[in-house]
Amino acid sequence: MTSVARLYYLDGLGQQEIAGMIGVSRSTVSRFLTAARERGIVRISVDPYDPRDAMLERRLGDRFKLRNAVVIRTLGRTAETVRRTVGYYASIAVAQRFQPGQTIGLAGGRTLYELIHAFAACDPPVRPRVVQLMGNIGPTTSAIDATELSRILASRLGGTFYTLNAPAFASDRRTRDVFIDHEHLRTVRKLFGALDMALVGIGSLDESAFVERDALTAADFARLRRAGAIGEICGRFYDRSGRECETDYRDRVISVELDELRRCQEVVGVTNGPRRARAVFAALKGRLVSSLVIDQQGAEALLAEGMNAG
Amino acid sequence: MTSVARLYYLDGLGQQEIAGMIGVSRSTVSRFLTAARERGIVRISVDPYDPRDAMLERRLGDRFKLRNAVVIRTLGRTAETVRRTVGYYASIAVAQRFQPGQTIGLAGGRTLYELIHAFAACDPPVRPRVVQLMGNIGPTTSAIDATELSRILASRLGGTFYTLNAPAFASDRRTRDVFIDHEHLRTVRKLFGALDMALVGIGSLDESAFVERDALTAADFARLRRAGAIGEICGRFYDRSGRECETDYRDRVISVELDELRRCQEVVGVTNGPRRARAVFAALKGRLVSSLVIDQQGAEALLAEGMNAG
DNA sequence: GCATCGGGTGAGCAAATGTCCACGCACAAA
DNA sequence: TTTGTGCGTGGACATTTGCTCACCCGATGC
Repeated sequence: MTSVARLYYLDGLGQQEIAGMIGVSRSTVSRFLTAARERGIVRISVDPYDPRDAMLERRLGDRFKLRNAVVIRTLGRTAETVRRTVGYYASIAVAQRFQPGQTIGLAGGRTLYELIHAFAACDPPVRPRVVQLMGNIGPTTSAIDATELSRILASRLGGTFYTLNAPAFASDRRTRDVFIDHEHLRTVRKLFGALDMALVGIGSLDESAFVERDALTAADFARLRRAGAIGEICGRFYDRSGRECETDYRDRVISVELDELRRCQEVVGVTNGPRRARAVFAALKGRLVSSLVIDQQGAEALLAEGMNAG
Repeated sequence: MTSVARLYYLDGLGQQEIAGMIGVSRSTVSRFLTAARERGIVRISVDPYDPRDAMLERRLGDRFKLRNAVVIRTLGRTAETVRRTVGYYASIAVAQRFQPGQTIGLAGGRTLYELIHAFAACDPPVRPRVVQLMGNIGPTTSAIDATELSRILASRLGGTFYTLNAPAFASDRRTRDVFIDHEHLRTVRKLFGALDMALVGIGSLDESAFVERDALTAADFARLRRAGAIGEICGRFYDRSGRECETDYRDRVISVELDELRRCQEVVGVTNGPRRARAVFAALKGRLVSSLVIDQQGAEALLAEGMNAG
């Protein structure tokens, strides 16, 4: 077996050639190689690479009094590739903070999608209660909706999934109340007050999944802007101080309340990209999130924002 | 680049996934990985494995007063796989003994075929004179004929190829003489006396490439057997003491003479398999070869033969 | 003696991989 | 500005590789 491994990895022969040399099928050679790697006969080492920028993490943590800051170095240039990289590496950092039996709230969003999908099945499983923090944005469930993400997270970690059987917005306040009074939702909303940790995305008004999916009417949008909205968490819009904007829209949302998040001991804001710096800054100012997962460029932009805004 | 290498080798991601994470094509990722291996960012180590059996080499060397003994451990069970393995590993040992500008004689045979084909192009090239030691067995040149092997060896080592433009046997002595008197052959035959090294196969009467390719008539075969032939080198048959068998056949062969081999300072016999033990033993006894390349089982059988024959 | 079970093996397939080629871009020279 | 040169990149192809399935062989139990 050692011989096979050397022929393959050091001499650069193909599996076919090796199979011919020792008189077995190529399949068997492939199996030998797998076994050799598992048994440590073959050792592959790569120069160390730290995907996290410790210095930026310290600066962010100090500047914004964060419980925990995770800054991921990114190689990609497009938003898509940055999200992937952040999700991949951040999942490791986030997974480390999970404790067995915790109640974890989870929102939706593209970056969270990447993060959740990068989770490997834990061993031993953490078995958390995973609570969906906001309703579905559209009638067609998308892979980045809180429902899907919560379901997957619970499944990966061997936990229980508490779904919020409702749309993210109702047409008016009355309808909203009917929804949230339903027994199912009451049960789940009770958990909103008992979260050990929450993972939420941070959206800006400019590039929001809500806008992209036509969840907001033009009128809603204009009103929110007039009310000073610059950021969004769990479908709730807030202004530059992190205060929720007072429009009628506020009473139609079905999701965790921002005050509930404020009371949660660890709310992890997951975001990326320099263009969301103002939204993130406001969320931090309003103590909406207590920890941050962000990409390098986003972190730099956020610190710059902090300089400008004092 | 380090990041890419870690994702691939340690995290086990596919090249496609990595490409998606950093926003380049899969081709580029493949190139990164190649570069990372070349630059030593990725290091692959495998437990040491010595394909040569040093103990058997020492025993063979002592018992038969060999200049050099190479015993290759083999995993395969069939003759074919044993030849491949012996050829592959022995090529390294043989290559180490080449000196620049040497004159090297080369016979044909299946094991030599594997050995020659395992040679990598040397750097710097040894540039030897490669002399074909025997004519072609059949009218159709086979890949294992001395012609082909010599041509390839010369090409790999950047040397000159001296071909023996003749069949391995003539129909009678007169014809043979006509052949070997040709100017081409005289030139090459002169080199037979000036060999620095010769690589020859050792065949047995039972399993000889000559018999398999119908080069010998049944009558020839019977006469040789009566004359005590048990082994063959370069188309010349010898008895249990390593003396060339005296049949008319002897005068029809076109190849290096056994006495010419005896005068060469290093004749490497390349063989494999336990069934040729008697032939090899006789060759050693008659000092036809001074070094040996053999597989482990063959070596053990040879030592056992030595016990029996004293 | 015969049937059944488990470990190991090879054929075949789908996916992953390496490599060639052509294109585009940047930089230098005319 | 245009032309030429060279590097880096992505697309496409052929090959290589991992994996599933069915099979065979030996061992065990009835």
